[in-house]
Amino acid sequence: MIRTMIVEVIVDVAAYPIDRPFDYIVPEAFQTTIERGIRVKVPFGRRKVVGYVTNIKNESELALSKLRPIEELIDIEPVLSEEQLMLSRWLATETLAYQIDALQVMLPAAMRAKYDKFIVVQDSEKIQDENFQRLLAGRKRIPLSAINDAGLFRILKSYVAEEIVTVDTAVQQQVDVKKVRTIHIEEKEKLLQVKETIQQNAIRQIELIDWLIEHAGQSVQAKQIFEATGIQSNVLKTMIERGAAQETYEEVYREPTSPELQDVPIPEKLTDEQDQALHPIRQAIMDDRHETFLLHGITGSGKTEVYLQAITKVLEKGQEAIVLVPEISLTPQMTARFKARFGQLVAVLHSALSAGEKYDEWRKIHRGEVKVVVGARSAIFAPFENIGIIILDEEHESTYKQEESPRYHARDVAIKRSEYYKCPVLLGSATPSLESYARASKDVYTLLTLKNRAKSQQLPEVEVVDMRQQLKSGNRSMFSIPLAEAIRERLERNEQSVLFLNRRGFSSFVLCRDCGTTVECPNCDISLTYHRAHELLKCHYCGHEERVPTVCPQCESEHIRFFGTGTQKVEEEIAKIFPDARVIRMDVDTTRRKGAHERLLRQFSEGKADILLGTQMIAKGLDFPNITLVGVLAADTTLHLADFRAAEKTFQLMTQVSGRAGRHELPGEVYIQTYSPEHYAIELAKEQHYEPFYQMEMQSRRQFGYPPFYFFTLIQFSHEDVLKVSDFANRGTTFLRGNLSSNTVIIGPTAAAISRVNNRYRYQCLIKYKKEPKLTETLQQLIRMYRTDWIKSGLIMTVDVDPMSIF
DNA sequence: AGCACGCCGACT
DNA sequence: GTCGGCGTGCTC
Repeated sequence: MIRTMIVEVIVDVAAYPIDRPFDYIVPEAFQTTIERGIRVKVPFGRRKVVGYVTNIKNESELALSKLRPIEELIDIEPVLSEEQLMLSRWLATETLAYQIDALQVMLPAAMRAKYDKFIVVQDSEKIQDENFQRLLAGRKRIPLSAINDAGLFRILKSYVAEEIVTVDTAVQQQVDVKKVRTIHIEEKEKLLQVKETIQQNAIRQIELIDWLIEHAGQSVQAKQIFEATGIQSNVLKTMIERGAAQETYEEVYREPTSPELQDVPIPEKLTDEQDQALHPIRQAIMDDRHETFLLHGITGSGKTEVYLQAITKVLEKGQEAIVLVPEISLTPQMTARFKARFGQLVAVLHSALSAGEKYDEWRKIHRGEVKVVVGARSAIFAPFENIGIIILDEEHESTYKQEESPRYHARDVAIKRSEYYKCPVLLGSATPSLESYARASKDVYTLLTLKNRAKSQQLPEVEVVDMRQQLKSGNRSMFSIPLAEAIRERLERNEQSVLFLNRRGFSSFVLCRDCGTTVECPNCDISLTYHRAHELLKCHYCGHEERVPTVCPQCESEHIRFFGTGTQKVEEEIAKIFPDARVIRMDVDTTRRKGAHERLLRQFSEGKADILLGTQMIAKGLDFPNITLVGVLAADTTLHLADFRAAEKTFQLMTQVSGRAGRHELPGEVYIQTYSPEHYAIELAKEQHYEPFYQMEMQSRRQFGYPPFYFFTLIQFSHEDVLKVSDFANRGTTFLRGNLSSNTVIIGPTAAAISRVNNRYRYQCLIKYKKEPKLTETLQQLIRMYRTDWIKSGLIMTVDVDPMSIF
């Protein structure tokens, strides 16, 4: 029976009026194959685009004559499951993103379509222009870009007008399945027959047939034959033509080479505490019950082992597990441990993988060839269909929030997915985010606690050094006397030290000592950062670069010099004080290259350096037995940021960093240098006293009406024209004031902390609320005004629900 | 977002 | 008189 079959398709066009399903007719040929979650190629206006089938039905609100047919199925099987389709709808609503963005974020980047334009000659007899003819060289279809390059655009246009030539958009997959040429060798008998037909003087052919006879009946890669025999491809070709073998192209996975750090001994006996924490998690797994656990375990308390054993349980049940880590390349030791435990069942989604490699890992997951995924934020969308547990390690990390559309938090997605699969979520941290701990306190989450280090090592001895005292007693170096002394001791004892410099303090800027001018970015409202390696000043916001000035651009004084402390400068100072110390520096400059991170860490673990000097990136995951000293050079730099999470971040960082020392037999020592030693974030981090810190910080959050007492939504406006941006910010804020409930606090519009970036002026407006039922609806209206009207005048507006910072 | 249609200024 | 500027409107 023939029936009209209609599908709803979300097309790959991110624009406001397009952000809804479009109906298409399914040609009969596709009717048995088409499913929800399949990608299709459809005509859209005058072009062809990729779309996602989100629904199948047999009638449309539109007249049938208005519908156009689907042109092609891109997939045979759905690339998105029913659950993922639902998840994408939820994601789009929650984060106020386009549905297409919410769909695409679930797939590897390589699956995003690329569009190429071609010109197609309809009537080659009518092409009169010689240059055009020469370019075509008899072809009927060439890339449009070739026309542009040859400067024949005008002629093309006239041909298009006369319909001699048409323009065609082609949808392209960025990467294909990698295929390897495989040779299936015939049986010996057949090969001997073939050998008879070879002429005596065809030495190469005889050589090859003899090799093939030795490997009769096998299937080998062509590459292996070439390597083993040294013969050329054409000889093999002849042999195939003579019937000695058959060739096929077989699908293979690209083998990403993962860093092999030292193996971690397999099963570990749990401590009583770990066992107690594991118990309720296992119970939830066995009961098929959704429950969110917050595992609060001090550094070195063995959270990872709890994860591993929970996953073991999940695998026994025949289910799958997702493990999120903040930044995969920073935790090679952790991933190595998962690989050691679960071997081939683990897929690791590195940020360093190529697009093709990521695609291959995605396919392994999709096909069910692996059962455990370890990866950063986007791995939360891993295409499993029977999830048994989702784990977020270091759940407080801000990298779990995506800073572009869709602006989702992996924790929220984890909970949403686990509700669907009726499985537990495990949030682990030594320093939980206030939000999560508050939820645990209110029994929204189940709190599990590990108070002791797993190998019952002592927590490191932490000393807070008051740098004001150092300054008073005449020490103007960036190393306090106690820290310098401690480093000296380690060098003598052949133990290792880690020196940590907060990222924000990493910038060093240029200041004129006569007039006080700092050299600022011409496009942004921020000082330029000095980069020693290329003797350049760079802007970290827009990428502007310039030469270091020799005189002050304001007063032409020569007394212009660098201020602030960068890793490079620290490295130089170490070289001065400890000329024999071997230093490995890890920062954005030294780890830019692929694999550099792992290489530097390996060198350090092999004892090829005495001091590891680095930024933020060395704060987590480092676990080497010989580290007995950790130094924080300037703890204040994160503390005084104009951010409501500044204290929380500082506490977390200090605790994380301290946790790097003395994790094994040797006891550890930590020095925290600061100008504000009395600050509770620093005082309490010293003893890893999370609970008192939580209480103090909650008090201050309540007082100022910050999260978790209030929810935030941040609206940012930017425009080249300072007057226009303030005007739109005003209009937007007024609209919100008029439409949100009276209990909701709306702050702004105010100029952003960095009031200009890339020559665009920035304003913002902050919405604070406890309960705001009209929020989504009101924001949608605001976005509609922006996208249908304001956007035309060059305004950029972004809406961030639950922002990580309110800069 | 693209892409085409359509209505007014500076050039062959 | 035409080329081309970008305002407006639509895409199943």
